[in-house]
Amino acid sequence: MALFLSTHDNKMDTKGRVSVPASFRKTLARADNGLILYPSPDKKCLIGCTEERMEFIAETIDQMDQNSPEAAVYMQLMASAHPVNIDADGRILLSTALIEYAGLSGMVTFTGIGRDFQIWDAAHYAEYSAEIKSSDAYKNTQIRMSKPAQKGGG
Amino acid sequence: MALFLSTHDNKMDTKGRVSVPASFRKTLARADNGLILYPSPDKKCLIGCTEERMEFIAETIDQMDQNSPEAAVYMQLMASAHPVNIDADGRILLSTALIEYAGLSGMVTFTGIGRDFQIWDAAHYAEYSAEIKSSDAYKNTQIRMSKPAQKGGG
DNA sequence: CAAATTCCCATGATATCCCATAAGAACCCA
DNA sequence: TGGGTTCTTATGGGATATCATGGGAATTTG
Repeated sequence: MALFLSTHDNKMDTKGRVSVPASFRKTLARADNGLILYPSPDKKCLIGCTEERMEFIAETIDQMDQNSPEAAVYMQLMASAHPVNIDADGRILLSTALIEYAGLSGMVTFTGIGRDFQIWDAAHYAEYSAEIKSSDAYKNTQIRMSKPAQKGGG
Repeated sequence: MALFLSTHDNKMDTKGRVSVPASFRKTLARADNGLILYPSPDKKCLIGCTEERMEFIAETIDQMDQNSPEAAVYMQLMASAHPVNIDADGRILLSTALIEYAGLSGMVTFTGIGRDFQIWDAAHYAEYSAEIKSSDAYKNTQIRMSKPAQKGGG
């Protein structure tokens, strides 16, 4: 499975360690094994992605005007990215900066959203997902094999 | 990791020494171990990069019209570059010229932006990054592995 | 010789590794 | 289908290694 799917609740211990769900570890192993965490720019959670993705951003920056405001935004993203080690027991250590940003305490929710996954405080996530699930947009969701409208260049 | 990522605050001592974050040292080791610092042309900070990258800029100059204003700019960059030594404890010694340019005092922020990193006075950087993080452009950042619109193609 | 810089060592804090345990999931065989 | 066995996971705690930083000795430089 090359995608991050499903939702898992794991406990963060007093040292700030949490187990990465085994299925996510398998997904990472299929890529380059490198895991990056960064604060979501618009939600109170962390985003986990592969190193590959950071390489892509670096290339994007290379092709931009280095002094432009757009470049500054991407640079900020790199600056707030934390490469994290997965230890022999499958755990990561969350820095206090990341813990504070996402308001993590005790139980933590890992939620796979395809190419990336998110890390939430469990209580926070419960609220957030309940809200979305109750929306009309969610209830009307239909999956089609043809691509939606248009996003960028593709 | 071949990229400079994440942000670290380290203390500059009375001798002008600062520890280079361990992860940045590892990135440098992956290249040729050579570290170059130069004043950012447009921001009140220093830029750190690998010697490799300077070589790349030199090649860029080679391919330009040597008498063009653009070439002069790149040449100025080379002229203001300082190769710095990393000692056995992982520290560098900042010259007074560099310290003054970036207004460094006490705590210093190293911030990885991919191929390069920046060195800021910690207080200054806090302001700068807060500004960017509060921008709409940052909050709306979306990373797609497929290239957005045009930007260069490839 | 004076000032600056490099080298060396000590120390506390933090991160990493290693092992133990318990619960759950998958497996096997009757 | 049931019951027992083995693997895998998640989690706790302790030992070890790494890192940032302070201070002093030795060395260079002008």
